[in-house]
Parts: sequence; structure tokens; C-alpha cells
Amino acid sequence: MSIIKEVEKVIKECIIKAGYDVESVVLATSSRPDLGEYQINSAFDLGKKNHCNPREVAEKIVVELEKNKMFTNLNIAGAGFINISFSDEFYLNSMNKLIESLDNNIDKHDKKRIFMDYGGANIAKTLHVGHLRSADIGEAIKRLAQTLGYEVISDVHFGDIGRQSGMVIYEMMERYPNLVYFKEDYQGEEEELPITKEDLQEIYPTASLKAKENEEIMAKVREITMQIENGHKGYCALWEKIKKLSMEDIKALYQRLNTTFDLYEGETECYPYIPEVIDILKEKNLIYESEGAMVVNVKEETDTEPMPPLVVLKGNGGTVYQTRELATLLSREKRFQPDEFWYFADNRQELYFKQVFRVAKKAELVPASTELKFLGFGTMNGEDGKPFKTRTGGVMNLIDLMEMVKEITKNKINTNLVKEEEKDIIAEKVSIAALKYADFLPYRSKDFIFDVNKFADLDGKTGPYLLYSTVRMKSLLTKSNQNVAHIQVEKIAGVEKEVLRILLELPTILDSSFESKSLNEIADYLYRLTSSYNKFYAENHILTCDDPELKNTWLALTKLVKDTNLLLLNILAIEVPEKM
RNA sequence: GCGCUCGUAGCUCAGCUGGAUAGAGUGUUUGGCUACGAACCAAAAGGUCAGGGGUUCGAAUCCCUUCGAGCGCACCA
Repeated sequence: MSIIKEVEKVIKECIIKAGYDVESVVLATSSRPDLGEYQINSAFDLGKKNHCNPREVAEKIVVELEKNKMFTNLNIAGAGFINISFSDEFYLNSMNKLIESLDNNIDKHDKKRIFMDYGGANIAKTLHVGHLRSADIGEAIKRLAQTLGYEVISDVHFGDIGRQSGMVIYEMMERYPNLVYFKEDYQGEEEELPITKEDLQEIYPTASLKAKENEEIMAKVREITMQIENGHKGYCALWEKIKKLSMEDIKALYQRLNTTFDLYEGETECYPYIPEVIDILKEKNLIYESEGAMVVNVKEETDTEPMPPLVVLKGNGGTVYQTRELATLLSREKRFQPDEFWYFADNRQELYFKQVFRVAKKAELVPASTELKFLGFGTMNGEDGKPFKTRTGGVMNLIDLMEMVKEITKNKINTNLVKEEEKDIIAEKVSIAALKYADFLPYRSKDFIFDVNKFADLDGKTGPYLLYSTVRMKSLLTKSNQNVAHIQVEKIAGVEKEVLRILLELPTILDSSFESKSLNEIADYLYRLTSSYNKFYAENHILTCDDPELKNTWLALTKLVKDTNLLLLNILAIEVPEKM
């Protein structure tokens, strides 16, 4: 158990000894540092519960707390705030415990298996800035869950079906009508694709534009899309080829974002499960005909929002997004039996997922005990408050954004430390850090305004600040040329104590961030920790310190902050370069 | 129309299971490199937490209401 949780447990026991029943105690850093280092607000709740004066409760609790030498400077303020500080010995022991292992600062949870669905890139379409959030948040939450002891299976869930397939095949037919796949009597022959992945990025937008301007072309696209769905041999074979090319391309881009998946499956892989889903729905009498379509009623009496039935089969018998989502769920359940399913998607999809989850539960596609969670994220808006568009009206390509930030970063690299040939790789790491960190700062589900300058910012509360500081700590430790040992100073004071206290907060931050499935707390914590260390760094000259014990303490503190930063940056999927 | 979400410093955002004096970054003004990496550190100024009402020892946080913004409401994904 982490130090802070251990202390909360001790305080809880004191409260029980004082005669009060309490479930959990929160030791919060004080909002009045002049009165104490920490505060406990339990007396208010207990006073309310027991119909007595919170001050009296506080007094009784303090009597018990005073028996423990770990606590110092106990006092009650206001209506019942308990202010509390810790002994020098406590801080020394705590620091030594952290020096032993940072695992002493992480609380593992009960092991569970979680299936995570994030990413959601579409085949043959370029990723735009909106895809950044799904990749960043999904990957980080995955790593956070793993750090806390969960088993995670992740799937990118490619969009590999739908209108874009018709568009691309149409355009291919226009450009390369003699491809074997377009022969009337196509029998499964293979032919190399005449296009590169760069071509592919341009094919969809071109076709899309044409179809938009010409109704005839659009009709043709619809027809091809339908034929692909119905298994047209030549089109399907060609689409498979294109899928493969596109997937490699998208995979590589995700790799640049340090985002990887256990499964790179597409929507269409659920097709074998669709008949079974339909059968189950029929068996359980859940499905019925309405306005030509086959639907499932998902309305519940307590609903206050509009809750239309979920269409499972279109009037023409075709499947929709929801059908495939249900079949995918069944497939995943059969193969992996996770305890929880987490879906990361744009907030706007919340209602659909609510409906899908209800059908899944009614049809018992997953056991009743399995949790289905929708984790929505906010939309990236432009300065006008509407979903972000470039000046020309289009969406901004993710690669364009990445390259732009990389270029700005390159110009700031310290050329005294970094060789010319290393510049590119370092600029890549620093720019990805800038992008990701900026993406993590706002709360997960909140819309935020996408400002290129903010994402490209390298000073202040940014990814590059964290990298720069961490690199500096590493460099300092290397130069010191000594291993840190257990510390033996008499006490820890000044900014050092502040840094240590922030270090001790880590388990609380991890838990709370996991609870909310938002990374903003971790992002903020990293900044607070690093910034308080930097203050210490500026005030003290570590390497020339002539007191060996003090020097060892300072180096140990440096190592603790460095290692904590590496741990958290790794959770955020941000890589730290050696120099920058 | 029904419903969901949101409104906090000039700008971008934290803080929301109620706690003491509402915080960061940025921008503005100012100070600090002959010591370990200045992508750094320090300081100042900047607020009717959209408006109004309520609940209570205590409200940015909970409830009601007005205004403003965004989003969603079956055969798109």
C-alpha cells in the first residue's frame, strides 16, 4: 500500500477510536499552508451525520491523532477543520521508501480484464486532427490501466466499410479501367496495385469531390458500395488490396503517436456473427418490423430523453453501424470474455451507444455482470466554437499538423549538444510531446478550442517543458557520477519538502485519473512536480554541494522526480529524448 | 418541439461526490545566465466564477429560473 493510503488508514483508525463510524478518509494538502501541511475535513460530515457540533468531533479526533508521533502541529480551525503536519522522521522514512522502489508509490487494483475500443480510423481516408484525441486518450488510459494492474485488450476498430469503399473503387475504375479486378468474368486473379499509399491519400478526396458535384457519379458510387457489401468478387478483392495498403499507412502513423493495438480489426470482421445476432434477437422476441425496418425497442420508463428504437436491419435488409457494433461485441465476448468493455468515441455518439448497450444487455450478448462503458471525448472546435475547419473549409490533416509542429521544434534544438543527424529524431519526439500534452490538458469530455499556436507552443506548461526538465535531470545525475543511497540527513526542509509532498500525492492522482478516465490530472500533476523541482534546482547548486549527506539527498530527490516523470510520461505515451 | 452538455482572468484551460483567501499557462510589465542545460527561475498587475433566486455553519461546485453557446433525437458512421 502506498504511503499516503497507509496514512489515511491510520487516520481512519483514529477516527473510529474517537467513536465515529467512517468509511474513508481523505488527507488533502492544505489550502491554508500557514495553518498546516495537510487538512482533514471529516469532522463536518461526521457532525452532520451524528447531529453534533463538528468542532466537538474534531476535538475528539485530534485527541486520538495526538497519540501518534507521526503527526505534529495538530490544530483545529474555523468550524472544524483539522490541520495536520508530519514529523521530520515521517518525511525521511517516506523518502527512503520511495528510494527503495517507486512501486511503493503505486496502489495496484484488483485484476480485471478490460476490452478497449479506440482509434477508429477509416480505411482509405486520411486521419485528421479529430483522430488525435481518440488515439492519445485511448492509449494513455490503456497504459494507466496496465500500470494499475489491469489486463487490457485493445482494438483499433477500423472503419473498413461504407461509402468510402465505393468512392475509392469508382475512382480506381476511372483511372485504371483495365485492372483485372474490373473484368466481367473475374475469377480471383491477383494483380499488383498500380498506386502507392501517397496516391491513396488523394484518391478518396478526389472521388468525394466529384461525387458531390455530380449526381450521376454519386449514384454509381452508391451502386458500387452496395455491390461490395453484397460480395462482388472483383470489387471486394480490390478493396482488400487497398485496405491492406491503407492499414499499413495508418498503422505507421499511429506508431508515430506511440499508439499501438493488440488487434487491428475492421468493422467487416464481425460479418460472420451478424446472422447469430439476428437469430438471438428473434429468439428473444426483441426484434420487430417498424416502418419497413427491423428494430429493437430500447425505451425505458425512466428515460427523460428521446429514445427511438434501434434499427438493426434496414428496409432493404442491409446492416447499419449499430448492427455491426452488436456483432462485433458478440465476437469479442466469445473470444475474450472481458469484465468490462470501454468505448472511446466522440460525445455525439453517446445516444447510439446507449441504445446499443441496452440491446446487448436485453439480448444477453454479454453477461449481465459485464460493464459496458461509453467514454466520450469533446470535440475540437475552431475559434468560432464550431468543429474545427481549416481556412479553406476542410478538416486539417493530422500529418500536416505533426509536420508543422516538428518544423517549429527543429529550429529550437540546441545545436551545441545535438548532432545534425540526430536533429530529426529529436524534433519528432519533442513535437509529439507538444501535441499530446496539449491534448491531455483539457478534461476528456469537454469540447475545447483547437488553436494551432497552442499545440505548437514549446514554453510554459507544455510537453517540451517536461521533456527539457527531465533531460536536464538525467544529465545532472550522469554528471554527478554517483549512485544515490538511502538518505541520512536530519530533516528535509524548504522546497525539497514541497517536492517530496507532491511525490507522495502520486497514488491519489493515479486513482482519480483512472476513475474519471481523463488525463488532465496526470498532465497537471507532471507540471506541478516538475515545476517545483525546477524551483529547487534554481535555488541550489547540487553538484558543488560540499555536505556529502545533503548532496546525496538532493541527488536522490532528483532521481525520484526523474523516475516519476518517466513513469508518467510513459503512461501518456510520450517519449523522452537523451538530449534536446 | 423533446433532451443532453457547457458558460470561471484579455486568450486557452484546471478546480465541480459542497470546505478556509477561486488556480495554472499564455499575453502585458519587471528582475535574474563568469556555478550542474535560461525550452529555465523569480515578481507585479489581471475575477460580480453569465444574470437572478434557493438549500446551509459554508456554494464556482447542489436545486430552480432567465439569457447565451454547442450537440443529439430510427434505416449515415
